Amino acid sequence: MIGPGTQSIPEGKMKLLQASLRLVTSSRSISSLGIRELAREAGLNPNTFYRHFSDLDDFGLFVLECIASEVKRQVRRLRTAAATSDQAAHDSVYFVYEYFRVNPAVVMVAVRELHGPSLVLRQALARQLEEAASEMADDVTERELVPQVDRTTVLDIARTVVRFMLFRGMDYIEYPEQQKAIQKETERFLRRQFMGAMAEILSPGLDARLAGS
Amino acid sequence: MIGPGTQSIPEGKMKLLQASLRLVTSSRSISSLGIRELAREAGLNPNTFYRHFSDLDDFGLFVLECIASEVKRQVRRLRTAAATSDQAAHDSVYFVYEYFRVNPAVVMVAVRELHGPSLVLRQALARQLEEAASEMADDVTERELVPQVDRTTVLDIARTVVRFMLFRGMDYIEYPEQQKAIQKETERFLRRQFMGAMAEILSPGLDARLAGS
DNA sequence: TGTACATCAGTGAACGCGCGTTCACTGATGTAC
DNA sequence: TGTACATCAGTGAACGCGCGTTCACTGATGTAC
Repeated sequence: MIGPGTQSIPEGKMKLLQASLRLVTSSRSISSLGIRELAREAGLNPNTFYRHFSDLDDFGLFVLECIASEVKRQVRRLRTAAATSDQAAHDSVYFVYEYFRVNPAVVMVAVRELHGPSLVLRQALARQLEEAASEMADDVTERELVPQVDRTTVLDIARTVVRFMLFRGMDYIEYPEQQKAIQKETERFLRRQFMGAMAEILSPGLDARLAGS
Repeated sequence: MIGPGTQSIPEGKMKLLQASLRLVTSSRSISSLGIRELAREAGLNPNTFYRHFSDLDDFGLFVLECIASEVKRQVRRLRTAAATSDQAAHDSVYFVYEYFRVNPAVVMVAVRELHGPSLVLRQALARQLEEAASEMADDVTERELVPQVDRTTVLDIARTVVRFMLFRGMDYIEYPEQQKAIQKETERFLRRQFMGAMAEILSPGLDARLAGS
């Protein structure tokens, strides 16, 4: 269940959070929700909203924070004991997408808000994605999955991968019949990025061939 | 100027189209515009909207169509005479991003609507992106820029590249100081995808090294 | 332990406003005879 | 060439409704003395 960490929060605040996740799942962005709509979905008086938040941006930041802490908690559980980087890629991709499938609201909120109308929320989300990419890069570096590639390049690739999976995650949720295909595509994508980066280092000769000479 | 092709269209309809592009540029999605808001921006009576469109989805489809035809017209002009695929990548990336910079509304509409609340518009946009990817794949194949890689893989990569550039296009517009960096990043991304694909074919040995053995 | 008071999370009624949509109308342009 | 009529693209006024927000109130919980 998504929600803030340790401190106990009022019932109404919790209800508003959950109501927003339900509404966002059925195709809306947080910034486009109405306060009355939200309260209605939560079964509360519209006024209760103002007991906890000053406006929708304020509320949106709260939702993002809750989601981010949830995702981090889950990712800490990932740490697969993969023998090869191919295996690690396969496992991680599967894990993340399955998490998305079970918690569709997470993906929806992120995708919708990342380029949504609210500047504040866009920036908050950009920060969280950067953090996610950084953690992925740490993981790859620490486990020496692609030892030849330097940290900067790994981070560069991680950023791209995070975005890639976020957007493909939408399709993963929306078109269940494509799930296997999206997993495979993502693995290929990952492999190509890292192999491409290695190729840059190891075999400059490929360059000439790529140039079509 | 963006607008439909040959047939002449009523003044009011044109004004509504242009008004929507202005509004979308300042951070809204078409689906979230109001009919009165649109008419106001266009300097028209709210009622005029109904003379041309039945509802916002209808209007959105019109806007998408206009934009798509505009983009196609521009892309036909691209056809660079590049000596190498590296050069072709560099030129194309530059051309597309510069086009985005001059016509920010194109990117805004696409990015916002691709995961927006309207199913109809999402599907229309998905179709247009698929078409763009297909044309890019044709271009790469015909000019034999990466002759070793088969058509399916090229299309696979093209799809990813189209999306990548679309989203980075937003940042390209929003953060002018990052333009050079985004161009370079995109070129690296492109190269890595194609080099990765070639590496899969040419040097299966890389695989073992990637596995970290 | 009791009492007085403050704070907190909730309700319900009311406000003014902007929205989508409809109706009746206007003037310009195209067209049949 | 005129004339009658239809269509088209626009206007303006009016409707009812849901919205965000505010005010005054309530009951439960925490806290100082």
